[in-house]
Amino acid sequence: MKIYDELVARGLIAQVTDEKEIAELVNSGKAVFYIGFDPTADSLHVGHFMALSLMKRLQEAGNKPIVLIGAGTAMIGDPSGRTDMRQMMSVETIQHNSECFKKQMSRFIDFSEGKAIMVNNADWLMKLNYVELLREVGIHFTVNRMLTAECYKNRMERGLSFLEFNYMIMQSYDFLELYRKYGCNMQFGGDDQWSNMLTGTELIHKKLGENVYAMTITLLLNSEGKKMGKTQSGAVWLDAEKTSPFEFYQYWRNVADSDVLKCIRMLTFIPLEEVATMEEWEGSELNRAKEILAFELTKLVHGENEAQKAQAAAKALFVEGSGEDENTPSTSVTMQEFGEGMSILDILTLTGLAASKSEARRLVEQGGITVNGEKIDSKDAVLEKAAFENGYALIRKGKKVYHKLTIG
RNA sequence: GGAGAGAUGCCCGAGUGGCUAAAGGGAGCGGACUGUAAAUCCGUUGGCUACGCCUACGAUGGUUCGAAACCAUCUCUCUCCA
Repeated sequence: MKIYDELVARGLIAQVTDEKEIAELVNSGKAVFYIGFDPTADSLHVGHFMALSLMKRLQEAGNKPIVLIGAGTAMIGDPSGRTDMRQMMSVETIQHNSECFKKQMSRFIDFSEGKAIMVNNADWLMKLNYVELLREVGIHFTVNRMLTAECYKNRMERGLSFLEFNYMIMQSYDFLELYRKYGCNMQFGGDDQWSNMLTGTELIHKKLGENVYAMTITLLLNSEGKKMGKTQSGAVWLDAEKTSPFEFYQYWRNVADSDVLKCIRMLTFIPLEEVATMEEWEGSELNRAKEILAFELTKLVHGENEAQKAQAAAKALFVEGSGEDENTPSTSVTMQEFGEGMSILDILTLTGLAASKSEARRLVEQGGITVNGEKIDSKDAVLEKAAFENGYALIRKGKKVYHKLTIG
């Protein structure tokens, strides 16, 4: 199967400017394409991962990727798909985030011997002269057309600052710049980037009379239509410090039945023939697919070793029910602190399992706390030294959260 | 610059003098069911040295026995006009 067909089969392609041309360029390994990443946080997330995977797939097919770090565009802030304005970021933050991005990216993309290049649009955007830019680029944009762009639609009601309005122009300029410098003939990005990418191709066409192309990646939505890769507490990060490999694994292990196969197709590199056999699975059989998804992704992001550990930890918790594992979070108290015994409420707040004593009390009252497999049924319960026979006491909150307490 | 509207708990949103730690919904948390899923059902959701106390309805000050609510000033947001 040719690479382009594979991308289609995996459901990765959302919109293209010229399918025939793009398919041909990509299949023959002649594409020089870029994807921009604005350093808006100190770690990449799942959305970035999809873009990087796409890069990897195309790179393996012989195409040349350009990673664009958007330190310059981050100074402005992309209004696409947002209902409110982004908070302005300081130059220092952007700098720091850019470094974090760079570090994480080398894990996915091979930058050796000209196989891929990384550039930073701050290098040219920051030097721009306002009047010159207006005359060179601004002349090719009509405000009427810009205002009809999809990405501004939901901002027309709440207000769109002039600062953000210019984001599109900056991104288009990037494309032009990369075309001139590196012969970049294609831009890929998230589907919310479509308008910004289109205007880039138009700018190049108007300015230089050359045809370049744009293609967007399908947004990963779950069956309820919500963006995946988000939890209540925020994004699922690729940085192990921000989202531990275990949490990362668990996130994918717990996707809804209706989303597993889609995720496998879109996010992993498992051959489509193999995926086809999984499509037969139904009901609880899908748990196997979820395990595969979780394992594969954790492996891609954190490495095989971490993936093994995460899987082992999950099995220990849910299959064997022991809950004990070397990766279980733990807290240690000193002999003095512990004294003759410690109340369960103090332990819960100390370990962070409960944010306050009131919450701890509630948890106990509702039967959500277990110590060493025994349910705590009184909020006055006190843990004594006998509970530490194995060297630690294993506290469980709810069904899935475990914590070890040691004295020492 | 002119006219008007608004700011309530994690979010949305009711409340216009005491019955309000503040309706309802969403989200979260715990429980039941289960497949570490979804759906559903039940409970719960400011804190504490806890039948009481403290802190809270943008900020500050005031009126009152008593304020989220009334008044004044301030800050911010939005809408319309220029």
